Amino acid sequence: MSVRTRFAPSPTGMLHIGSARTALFNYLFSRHHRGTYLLRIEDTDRARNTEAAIQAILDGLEWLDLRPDKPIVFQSTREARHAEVAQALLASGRAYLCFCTPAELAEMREAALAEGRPPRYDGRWRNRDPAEAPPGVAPAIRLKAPREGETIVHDLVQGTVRVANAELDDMIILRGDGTPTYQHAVVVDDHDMGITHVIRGDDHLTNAFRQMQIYQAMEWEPPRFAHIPLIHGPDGAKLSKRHGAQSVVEFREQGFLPEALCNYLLRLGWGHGDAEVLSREEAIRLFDLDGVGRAASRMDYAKLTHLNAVWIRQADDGRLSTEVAKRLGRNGAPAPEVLTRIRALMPALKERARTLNDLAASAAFLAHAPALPLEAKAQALLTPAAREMLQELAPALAATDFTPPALDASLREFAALRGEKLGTVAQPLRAALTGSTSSPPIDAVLAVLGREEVLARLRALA
RNA sequence: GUCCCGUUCGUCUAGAGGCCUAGGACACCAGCCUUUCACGUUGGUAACACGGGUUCGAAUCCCGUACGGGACGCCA
Repeated sequence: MSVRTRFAPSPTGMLHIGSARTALFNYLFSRHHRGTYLLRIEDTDRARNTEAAIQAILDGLEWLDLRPDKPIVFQSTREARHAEVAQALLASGRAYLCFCTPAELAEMREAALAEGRPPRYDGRWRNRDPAEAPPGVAPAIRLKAPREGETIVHDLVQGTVRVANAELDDMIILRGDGTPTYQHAVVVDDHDMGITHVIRGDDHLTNAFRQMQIYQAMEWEPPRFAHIPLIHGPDGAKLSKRHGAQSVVEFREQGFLPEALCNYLLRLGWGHGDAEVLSREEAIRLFDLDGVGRAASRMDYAKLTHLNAVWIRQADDGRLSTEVAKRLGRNGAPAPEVLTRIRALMPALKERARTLNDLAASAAFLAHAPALPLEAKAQALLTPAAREMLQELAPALAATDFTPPALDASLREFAALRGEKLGTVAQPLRAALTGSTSSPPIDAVLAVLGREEVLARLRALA
């Protein structure tokens, strides 16, 4: 049977970084085995689901290039089927009606906790005649779970995990209002969709036991499970706002490339020898569940940033220029000649950037009119003497061919004539032209700016 | 509280009983390169949680302890 995986987020917020990794693993696993990767939106909790959240998930997956192979399945559209299966279980005696009220259940839970017992349903309606039902209570359907023995999950990541059935209670599969609970809907959908491998966060590990019981009650063959460890913040605690970005759109806004994020997420909790920088193709070729670790891993923004720099250096110059223009163009699109300059200097610019935002900042000087803002360090470099020197340099530059080699030669000659080191000339010049003390090589900057612009900027300084 | 899972440099990991004097990557430190900043490059600091077994031999297998995480809803 060919592999079929699914990513099944509930649309209650943004696409979280942990969810993104789950999607990635599902995608990679299915691709590696030449299978199919599906998306199911678990939107059965109407009160919490929003259209915006669904869109956010879709946008995030789109950006990460993790689009499903087939149309999206919305769980909410399958409620009739969920109810049908629950009724079948009821009819076959594998489930029963429970007339407990929410208040009654809450009481049961509190009492158990107070006595130090685990909070579980006591099975009071398991063998009770529905004829004894109190009036006005819409019954829920509970699975008649086995009381003895144990339930075993052969997890592809966690290994064989077993739990005594006495630890599990009779879970509700269909609510009093006829809607399915999560555990039930997941099982029915995964079965109907022909899912062969359920890859998800290990916060679902204990759910696997409950779900296994439903598979057994329906006599369905369960899928293989793979519970991957969670991602924690740098301090080992659950990832939260104070740790920084957690939704994929935030990473996008901070100037990360999707391939860098995917690369980082892949290496978080998975390893293959010394492989660090992996393209999508390589990831598909190498990825398998046996390389997934069992321990939670911590988010390391520094390493993500490093990987982003690596991917920026490898990225297409045209694409990067477009991203930079987008960022520089917040107050109107950059002029055509500015775009040309950005594109021309991109090979040198991308060598120095760690994020697209860095890249845009480092290209900003290309867009400014002659009088550009000076950083403090640049300001300090432009002493009266330096300014004077630049005015003397101007005629020399004016007479130079504006190609990097010629400019380089010209600068060296100018410096030599004055008995100065090249840096003594280049640094003030850089400050004057870029407003900064760091930039691509000065000859490249000069060539890209062009004679006219260079002279204009030097004049503006006089 | 109960059940389940985990623990190799600060972080991500390699490691399937001898290849381990524990490897790589990020970060950090020092040097080189250099017109700046980066890139690159050379070197360095840094880990098998602890305690018992098993074995000729254990980071690797077993048990316990500690610490961390997860799950215990008519949420998903």
